[in-house]
Amino acid sequence: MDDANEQVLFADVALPVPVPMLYTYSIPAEYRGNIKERTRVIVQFGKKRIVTGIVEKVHGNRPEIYAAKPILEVLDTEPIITRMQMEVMKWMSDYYMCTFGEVINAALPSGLKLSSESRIQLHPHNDWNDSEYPFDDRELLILKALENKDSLTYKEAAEVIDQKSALKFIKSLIQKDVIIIYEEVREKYKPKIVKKIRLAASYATDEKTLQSLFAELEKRPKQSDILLKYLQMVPVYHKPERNEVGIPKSTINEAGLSVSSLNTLIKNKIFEEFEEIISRFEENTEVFEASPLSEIQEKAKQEILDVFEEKSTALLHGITGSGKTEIYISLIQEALDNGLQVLYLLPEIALTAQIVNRLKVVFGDRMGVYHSKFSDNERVEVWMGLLDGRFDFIVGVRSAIFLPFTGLGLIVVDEEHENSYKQYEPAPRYHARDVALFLAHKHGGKTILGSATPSVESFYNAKIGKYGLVTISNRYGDAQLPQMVFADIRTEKKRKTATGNFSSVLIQALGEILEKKEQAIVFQNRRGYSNFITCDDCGYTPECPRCAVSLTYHQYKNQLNCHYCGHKEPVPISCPACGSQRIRTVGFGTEKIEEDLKLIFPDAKIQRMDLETTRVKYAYHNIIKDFEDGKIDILVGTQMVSKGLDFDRVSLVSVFDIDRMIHFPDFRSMERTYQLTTQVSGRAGRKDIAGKVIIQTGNPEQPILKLISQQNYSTFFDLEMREREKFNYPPFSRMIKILVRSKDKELSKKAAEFLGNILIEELGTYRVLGPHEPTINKIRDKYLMEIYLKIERKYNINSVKEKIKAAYLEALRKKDFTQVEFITDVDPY
DNA sequence: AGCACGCCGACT
DNA sequence: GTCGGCGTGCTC
Repeated sequence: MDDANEQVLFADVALPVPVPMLYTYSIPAEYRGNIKERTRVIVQFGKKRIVTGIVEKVHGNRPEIYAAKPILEVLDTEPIITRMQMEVMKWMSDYYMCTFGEVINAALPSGLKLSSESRIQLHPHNDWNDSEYPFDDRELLILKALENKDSLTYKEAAEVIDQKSALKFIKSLIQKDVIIIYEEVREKYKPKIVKKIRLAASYATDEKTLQSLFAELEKRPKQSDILLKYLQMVPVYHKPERNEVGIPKSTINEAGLSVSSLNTLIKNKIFEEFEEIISRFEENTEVFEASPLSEIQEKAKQEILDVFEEKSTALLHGITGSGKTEIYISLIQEALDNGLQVLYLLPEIALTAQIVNRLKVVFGDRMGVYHSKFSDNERVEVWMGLLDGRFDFIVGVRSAIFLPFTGLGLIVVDEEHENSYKQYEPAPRYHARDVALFLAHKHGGKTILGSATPSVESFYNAKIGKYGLVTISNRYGDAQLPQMVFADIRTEKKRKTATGNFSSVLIQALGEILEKKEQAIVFQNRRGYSNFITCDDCGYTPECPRCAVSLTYHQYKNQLNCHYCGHKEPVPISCPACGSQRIRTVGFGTEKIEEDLKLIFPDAKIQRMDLETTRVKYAYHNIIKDFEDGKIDILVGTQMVSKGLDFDRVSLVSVFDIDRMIHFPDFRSMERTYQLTTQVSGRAGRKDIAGKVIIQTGNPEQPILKLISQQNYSTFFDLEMREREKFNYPPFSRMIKILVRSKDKELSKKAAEFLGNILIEELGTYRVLGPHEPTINKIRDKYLMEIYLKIERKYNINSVKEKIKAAYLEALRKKDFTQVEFITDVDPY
């Protein structure tokens, strides 16, 4: 049966599903020779699902134990994924212990994916009326529906024939070649088209005809106005070639000229109308030169280049406001000039208009922006733009590491210590900084990690010489460091000098700011701040029905929310437990701080900035703008206010409650506290204004506070390293977190115990922490248990991963544990 | 992850 | 007698 022609018949396809292997599909004759590796295909997976997969390998080995299903559609003629990307994604699935499909799922913007929402349409070339095949009633119903409606989703097709699933008929119709799977992808990726006008070629080339044209239009003033306007915008006399480009048709309307007159001109073939595909990103033809570097910046840049002579990674440790961005710009420029691609990674929250605009001004249209808040079209456009060479510089968040780079010369990881680089849910649970290092290595490129407060891991790597360390210690423009004050809130409360949770020190300082017409930022860490409500009589506090947390009180909606699963419920009027009306709010969130401040300073303009107030598109931008414009006196906010924003008139910053941060039960809590307070403090005092930082604490004697007030990273680092070494925490070890999850609390415990015992036996007690029940032990109705593994550096981490996998298999072999999920988080944050 | 197959309780 | 609950096992 197999003849020589059938040598290439099969494709191994990676599917965006969490199954650990590739699946082999047959290549239908019509596609033979047309299916390339790393292109997308549509296949049936299981009985019902139609998914987009990536062809990983084309070969001629017919599978022996099963019949391969055919590939249904081919979406690309050329690979949309590079060979390098495949390798990086494979590395990711190994390193982060997830399936290749999960990596693909995270990598492809959904505009490049296709799911059961897929649509079908009539075959554009084969008319079903001429088909040689017979159709049954239901097939006919679908075909007729398609004649009326252009395209149908699978669901709609099922409704048409009044069945649960139409797949059987769709499949048959596809086989009969009368319908095709509608390429939703191409539909989704609609280029933006603009209608333009230009003079008809005969008028544009010749000055004389143009003169006679004016004469001709003399009696039609509206038309000659249009012509005049056009000539004003396009100097056809001097630059006839400019006529080719034309002007957008909309400019005529915008200039208050008659559109119908223009249409007449078009009808009379004096003007012609045409369409042009424009980039979704604003055209920015003006390209500015980067501002020259200061002596200090120039020196730092040279040091980075020196590091790159022998190492591939440089850690740029420059305090806030030391002008790191200019150094990046200069190095990016050089890499681009050498014909290399550049990736600039930013943490999610810092992707403000400020930095993107600054880069856009310098790099213009060659720069693509990749951000989760952007629409799918825009993300697909960046992906494709990178493949076809339209972009060679990408600014983006975490997921930008998945883009199809072909020759990366430089990666900048700005604010390298930021934990938003780590993806926690869902898999792949990757750290973009670490993937960036691997990515750069693969491309033979260089990486700059930049931060004012480097992560302990990165600084350690610099200390042991793995990275080169470059330090800038002067603040750009010689701005002064702020003065730091610790306000003892506990003593103030005892002596009754505090107003609620505001120390007299803070209130007085805020009063002075308002008087001097300066600005202040009040920072309250989001973590664990939650406002909740409680009954004064019985102490009842509403909890989430699905998670083991109290519900957060949101005044503006008069609602109780769960931060873990999104559950919402109205605020009860009386206590659900005892019926009492005496319900009050507890806790200090940004909302409460804002409200209290408004009572204390009724005339001040106070604005809150947190997840709630910035959820709407551009809200973030608007608040920042208002603050810059002086329309806000006091900005109350979460972490958001601490990142990369430079305001000239801010002279006071307050950390409202540092103790919560310090006592967060996590080995990184000191590091985080140090980083956050340093970042926040950096907002205080620029140029000529000397800043002040007020930190409210219940215990001003805590050692970490001394370190913070010294603002000396090395001292902090040395001390923190001693702590880490004592308990064998990273960077002395690698950590792997195992989360055990199931609907049954006891089952979770038993499974975790079982797994823990295997791991203890395999790795030794001192490498296994737990199993523990986490503080929040239930999320979305599933009970959690966790096990941490601490593996010293010299131990073979791959063997550990194998042992973990083996332990999972052993656990899953037990009947009781089949309903239990095991989640692995490598290098948890 | 889905989705179907399969085996046990409350209903026309 | 059936509809439907969700346990479990497979998907080329």
